[in-house]
Amino acid sequence: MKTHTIVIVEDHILLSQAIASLVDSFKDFSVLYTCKNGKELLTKLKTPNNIPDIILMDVNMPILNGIETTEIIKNEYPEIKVIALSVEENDVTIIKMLKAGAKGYLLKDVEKDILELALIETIKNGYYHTKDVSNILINSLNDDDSGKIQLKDREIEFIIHTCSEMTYKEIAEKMFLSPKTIDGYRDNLFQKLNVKNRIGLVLYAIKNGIYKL
Amino acid sequence: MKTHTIVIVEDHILLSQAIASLVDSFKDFSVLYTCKNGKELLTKLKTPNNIPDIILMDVNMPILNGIETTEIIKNEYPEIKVIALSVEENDVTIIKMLKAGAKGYLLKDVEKDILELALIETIKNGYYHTKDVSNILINSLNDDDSGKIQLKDREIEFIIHTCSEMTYKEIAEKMFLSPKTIDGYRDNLFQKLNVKNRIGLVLYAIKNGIYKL
DNA sequence: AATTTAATGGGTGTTTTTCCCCTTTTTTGA
DNA sequence: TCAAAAAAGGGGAAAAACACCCATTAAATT
Repeated sequence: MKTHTIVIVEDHILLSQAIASLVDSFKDFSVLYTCKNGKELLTKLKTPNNIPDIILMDVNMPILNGIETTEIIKNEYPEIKVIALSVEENDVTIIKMLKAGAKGYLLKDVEKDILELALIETIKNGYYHTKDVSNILINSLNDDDSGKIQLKDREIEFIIHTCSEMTYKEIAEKMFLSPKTIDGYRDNLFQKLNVKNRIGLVLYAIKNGIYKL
Repeated sequence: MKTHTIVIVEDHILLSQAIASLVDSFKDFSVLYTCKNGKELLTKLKTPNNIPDIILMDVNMPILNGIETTEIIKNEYPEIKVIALSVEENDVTIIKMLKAGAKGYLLKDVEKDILELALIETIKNGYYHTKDVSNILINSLNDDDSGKIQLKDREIEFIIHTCSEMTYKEIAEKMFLSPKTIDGYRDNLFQKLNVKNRIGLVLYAIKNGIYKL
């Protein structure tokens, strides 16, 4: 049986190397190389013979994150299968990643045997999902506010400023809008996101990666 | 040369196993066993022949976190050397961990060679520190609000409620205190933590693990 | 061309938050 | 045990946040 090649994209070097060591210990898989972020990966892929069978991709990375990178891979290298690897159990993130074209989504607290199984199944069937992730997906489909909340750029900008300990007056100045418009943004978002006050906005923003700590 | 034994304490199983695979590939080290949290570790340590030379300890874990666990290890098994392993670059966390008795603090984005070096040096000298962490420590010593911020239980309770989208009136009722006392808590904390408003409290709480999303 | 929808902003009021200065009670430590 | 410090509570006022109303304009739909 031939050996399949894996590329690992993960910004924490130690984890990257640790997972590489693990993958290399699997019977039919070997690590081709590792990258620290999406940008580095795209550069490497341009070189011939650098195309792996599977990419293990972290979701949260600087420079070019897993979602954006996967999107690009799907379009430019559709034959490569991407498996997301993340601590994020967040519904929205998982859905985004799968929409972007990931063939699987592994939470970082799975066993190594599951990782090996995921690699094997992905080679064989083209995809693999754990029960955990499947359940999250099913729940989120029944859930009102999972996929469909779509914030506008201007609203996101407003939220980020709110998270930065600014008053609405200050935000209005920064965004070149009347305080009254900001009032409207706030009222709107409170309703749309179902929160009670600014704190709720901040929590939402952090949970959904809109505002980074 | 004899082989030194390592125990890994890390809640994300895959990472735990991946790091184990890495450590086992080092010349003079082998993994004795792995644990998912501090509680599990303390149970295992009670069995004879389960005492490792070094414990690689994650800082953020459920049940019994790295700081508390390290504190206990220091008192009960002072001969075991604990090296903290974390993504947290947060000054306060690092200082807490070192105060608790950790002999080293590795950020999760170090190279595997550094991990091996840290293990070797810790066996040889009893401690190891990367330049990164040393710099953070030096900076934090010159910094006013690094190590000395010590929140009282009641203050932490107040902050958690603030993070829960409650008004101060509601918090006062919940904590059986006068709204005016809550006023005092707030004023105090704003000054102590150097924030401008409730949002600042929320950010501080999330950054420092006081409030979990 | 007519209608809807989205973005902007105004008016007016209530509630909450924030700030500053103060007293009383309880706890702590020397 | 006595003084100091910390915790709890208070008054009053200004600022900010929140709620709900509605008007205008521009853009998108139909």
